[in-house]
Amino acid sequence: MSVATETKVSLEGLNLTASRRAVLDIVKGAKKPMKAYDILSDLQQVIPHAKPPTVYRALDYLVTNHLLHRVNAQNAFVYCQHHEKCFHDHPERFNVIFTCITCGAITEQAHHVMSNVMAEMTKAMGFMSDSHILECTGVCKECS
Amino acid sequence: MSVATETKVSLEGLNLTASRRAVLDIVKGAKKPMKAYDILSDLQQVIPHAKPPTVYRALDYLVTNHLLHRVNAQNAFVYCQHHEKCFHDHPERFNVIFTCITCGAITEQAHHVMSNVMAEMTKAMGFMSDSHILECTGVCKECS
DNA sequence: ATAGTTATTGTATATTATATCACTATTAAA
DNA sequence: TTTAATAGTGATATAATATACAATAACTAT
Ligand SMILES: [Zn+2]
Ligand SMILES: [Zn+2]
Ligand SMILES: [Zn+2]
Ligand SMILES: [Zn+2]
Repeated sequence: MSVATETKVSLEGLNLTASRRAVLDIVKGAKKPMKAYDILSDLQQVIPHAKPPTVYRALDYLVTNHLLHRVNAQNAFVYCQHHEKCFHDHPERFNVIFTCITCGAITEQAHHVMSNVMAEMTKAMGFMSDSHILECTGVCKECS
Repeated sequence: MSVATETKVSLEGLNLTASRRAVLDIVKGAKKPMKAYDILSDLQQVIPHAKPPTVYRALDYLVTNHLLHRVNAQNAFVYCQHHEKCFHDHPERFNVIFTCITCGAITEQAHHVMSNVMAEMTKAMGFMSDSHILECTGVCKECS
């Protein structure tokens, strides 16, 4: 069940302008989290007049629409590794993004129990969550 | 064994210099997450020649020694609401920081089940966690 | 067509964080 | 005592990240 091959569902109902599409392709094509100004450099190969706001506006749109995740711990952006599952099958699911502080590798894990635990906590607090991404830094298997 | 468990957290053994102590007091005394340059403004009331590196150095030290948490989603810092409990009673415990996007209120919750779930996940992945703080944004009870 | 609205773009600037180097204090050998 | 290593500080400059605000374009409803 490769996510990468199933692009049709992800793109339904989205207004992917040229800038947004280009930024999405850049981040999706990268194998590491991409920083805004790295994206800008790549984007300027395609859209020479692109400026920082061009990138940030596209990123805002793509994150809001769940095609990308922002990795706060790194000020970076990654393509959602399971966009359909996260938001179609289990809207309340929590994802956890693991970042290796040694090699920078990113792994996105969706976890049912975690989702339930977070649902319990937020319910008990009366807190309406709008962010389903939790971040964990450490050292990955390969680097330890 | 995670990195955090190897870290002794107590006020003993800390080298709280004037700058570090002042920054700690500023963040501890604030009722909201404090940003670096807000801290700088306050710090300059006490140490007029303080500059950005003064603040960032103190923050690095205080975060490393678990007296403060960095809230990545806001580029801000909060006093650890229970640093002894976090690292003495339950070294593997995961804390969750909830941030209200409306009023900015911060709540730090430690949760045993969450801790176990994360321990399972990281064990399965062979991932050595060094950050036990997960962030969740949304709207708090009062604001909803 | 035209006024009102929303969406997008352009320019400039604001905010956040680090690099560097010189200096001081403290401690640990030599 | 001298020397060397470690840790912290002060000051300047600049890098890296992000947004404010004004202008224009596109779209909608009379
Ligand atoms: Zn995802
Ligand atoms: Zn790694
Ligand atoms: Zn804490
Ligand atoms: Zn609130």
